[in-house]
Amino acid sequence: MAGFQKISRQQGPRPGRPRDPEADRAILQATLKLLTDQGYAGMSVERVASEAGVGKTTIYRRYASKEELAVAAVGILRDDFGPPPNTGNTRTDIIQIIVQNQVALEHGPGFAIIGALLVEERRNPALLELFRERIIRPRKDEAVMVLQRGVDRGEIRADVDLEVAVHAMVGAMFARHILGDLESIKRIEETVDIVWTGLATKPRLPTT
Amino acid sequence: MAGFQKISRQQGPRPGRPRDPEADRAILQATLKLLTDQGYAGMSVERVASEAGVGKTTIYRRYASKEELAVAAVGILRDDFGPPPNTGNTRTDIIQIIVQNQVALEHGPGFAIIGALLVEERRNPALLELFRERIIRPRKDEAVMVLQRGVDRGEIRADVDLEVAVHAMVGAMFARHILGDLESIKRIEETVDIVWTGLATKPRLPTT
Amino acid sequence: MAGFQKISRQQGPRPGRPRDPEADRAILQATLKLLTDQGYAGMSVERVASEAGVGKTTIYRRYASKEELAVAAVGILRDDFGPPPNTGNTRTDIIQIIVQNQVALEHGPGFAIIGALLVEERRNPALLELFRERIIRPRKDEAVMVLQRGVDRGEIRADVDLEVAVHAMVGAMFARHILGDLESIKRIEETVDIVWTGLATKPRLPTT
Amino acid sequence: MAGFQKISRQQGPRPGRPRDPEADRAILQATLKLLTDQGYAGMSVERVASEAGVGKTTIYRRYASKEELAVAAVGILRDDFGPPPNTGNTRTDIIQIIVQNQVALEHGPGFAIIGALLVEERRNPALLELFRERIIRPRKDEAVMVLQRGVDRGEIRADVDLEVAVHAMVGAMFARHILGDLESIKRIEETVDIVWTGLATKPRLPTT
DNA sequence: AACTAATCGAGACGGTACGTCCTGTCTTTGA
DNA sequence: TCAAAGACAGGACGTACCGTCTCGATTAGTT
Repeated sequence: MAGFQKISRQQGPRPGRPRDPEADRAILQATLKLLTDQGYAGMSVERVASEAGVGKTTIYRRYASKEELAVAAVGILRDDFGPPPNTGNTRTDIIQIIVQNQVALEHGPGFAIIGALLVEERRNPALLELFRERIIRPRKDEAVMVLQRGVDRGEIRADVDLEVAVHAMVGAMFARHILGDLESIKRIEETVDIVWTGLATKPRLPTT
Repeated sequence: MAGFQKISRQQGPRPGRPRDPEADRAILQATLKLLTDQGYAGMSVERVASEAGVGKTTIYRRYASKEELAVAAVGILRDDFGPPPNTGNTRTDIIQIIVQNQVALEHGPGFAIIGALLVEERRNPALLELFRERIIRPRKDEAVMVLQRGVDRGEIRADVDLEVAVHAMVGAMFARHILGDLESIKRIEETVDIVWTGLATKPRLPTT
Repeated sequence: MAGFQKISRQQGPRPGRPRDPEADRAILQATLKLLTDQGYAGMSVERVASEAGVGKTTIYRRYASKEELAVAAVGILRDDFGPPPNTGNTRTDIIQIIVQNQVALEHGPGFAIIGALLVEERRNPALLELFRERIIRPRKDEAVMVLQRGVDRGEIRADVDLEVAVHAMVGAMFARHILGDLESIKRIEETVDIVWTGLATKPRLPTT
Repeated sequence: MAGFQKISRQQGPRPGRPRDPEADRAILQATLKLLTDQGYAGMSVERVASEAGVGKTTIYRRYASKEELAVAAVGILRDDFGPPPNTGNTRTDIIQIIVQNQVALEHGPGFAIIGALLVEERRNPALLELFRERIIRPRKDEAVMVLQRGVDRGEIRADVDLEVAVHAMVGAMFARHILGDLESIKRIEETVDIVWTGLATKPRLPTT
């Protein structure tokens, strides 16, 4: 999985002509464009090559398959995100994170990529795993961390599984997409509020 | 969308040779088998035809595309479900529904199909819509109905959006699959309990 | 080697759509054109397909490889030849045959094809053998037959190996091509005359 | 055509690192091996490089193309030949030459190379010409020279074109290879005898 | 000893073609 | 009219070479 070697620490320059970083960039860019415009099924390695002004070899030298290429392309989206929000208000923070992710997913090839990975899951589970590691899990960790701050501040009970809470809040967004139900900031807030009640140390007031 | 005409309403026997119902069966069966064994990407209409001992034409006369075929195949799974549970205990009922769906999804081609539909979403949104209508929405409606019974019994507040509650509970399951996080009955119960607190008319007792 | 099935004797019409004879024709024609214009190395199956207005599959359904396609294409040249000459004069007949072959080889892809087959000989000897059977051997047999008539007429000795005589006469033509030596009718006649002396029943007069 | 500069006439040692003669050797050796084992089509510059433990650059610095490399590799075979035979008997000498060539061609990549050059003839005629100059023509000249000695001795008529005679004798060998007809010393002798009759000053005795 | 220049192995590059596979359509014969 | 068989156009896949290029490291002669 050459495309993903992270920090090749302390490994003197390998022999041979180094890879062209410009090609790296052009490939991922073209992939992302096609992915966004045409969806995963409509994107082809051949088109990516031609659009990026690059030989097919140059792509396959970096990524072993179309799937892997797509994953890598989505991977670069991550960097657009700033640091996790920290307004001092846990509820505000968690809403902001979810909205952020929702926006990224909805505008962009996010769902299409996830779809492709689910399709390939049986044949090539490593790809989905890779995507999790690189893209999804870091986000989840952010969300959990924000909730953890809530625990530290005494806003959130210490005896609940924060992961499960994140599953519910983030999953609601997935569910709405798959169900075709309307998504909106309001609904995200409603979702958070419902879950929040289950997390909060102070019971909400009984309905009058 | 030939595969889905359920009730050919009152249309005297059409001329010509009638369709072979055995073929219908064999096609869906073979599709389901390949879908389950190889995943969506590994299933091909050609293989289905040969496995079912049927001409490709016979498939395409019934389903307009590979996607539609897959959707129809998944559709037959639905019938395995009995009527929605009604134990008198809303919490028990909703847990049972979610577990039921979780099991069906995890041991079948469910996620692979959903993936394929997400992949195709941009080019062919009708398919995802079809799947929603036929498979997903009925289940959601069941869940909402169960919660509505809770409202009627006074267990659940009347001012919350029950759909949002369902999103959170069902979505958590999706989220765990996509995140690769462990799924279990225990976690499903935890999820329901957290959400339940947000729905219940009686506040939970403050932590001692 | 589907392209070469000869007489499928008495085999009731096979099921399924029959092969398009127009495609057969267009493929071989396009192949021959590219072969002649660009040589064997410059011809590509992809170009043949596009030039013939045909899918690549349609070609590969008939011929297992580029080589086989080329052989088949050259095969259709054979039909341009009329019956072997029979002027009553054996020497005239044999000259005519050789000239005929020389012309066909020199203005067509003949040498390029033979070259390709020699190149492939070690990996795929069947192809060269196929070419021999279909194209070369029939011609040799014609030449031998003409000489045999000479034997019958008493012009040619009965104790010489006529095949060897044909090798020498035809081979001289090959040799000149490979050596890059000038070829001409005059040289063909000289070749035949030299060999002829070795074949003739009547010794040539000693040089004065 | 760097590979063939024989005499770098009087050009004081060029600056820079001199070429490694060991590389020269290893390249041609590996080429010859692959050529013999796999045929021309099965040989690739990449494999030669790796087999010779040499960079591709090092090959392309010496030879401009795969074809040229192959030609050069075959060229080194030539040196295995001793001086042309001179037994005093012209017929014996010429047979020996032809047998020698036949053996060299049949065991070795000779025909495959000739094939490759015929394939490339239209696009790159210079290569075939190079091969003629370097490999084929010298041999033909040897054969003609041997026959010329026969003329000088009065064994062979002075009014025949000796080249044509060589074409016939050598060509018969080519013809047998291409036709797939059995080759043997006996047949070579028969060939020479037939041609010899056409060349000889003394007519052969009429058949009894 | 520093400089210049060509060589070396390694391997990336754009490009082209290969042969395979699949999709969705079309065209046969037979029921 | 439907069925089974299978041919059809089209297009993408991933592989293999070709001939070129760019690296850092040698290895000479020249200053």
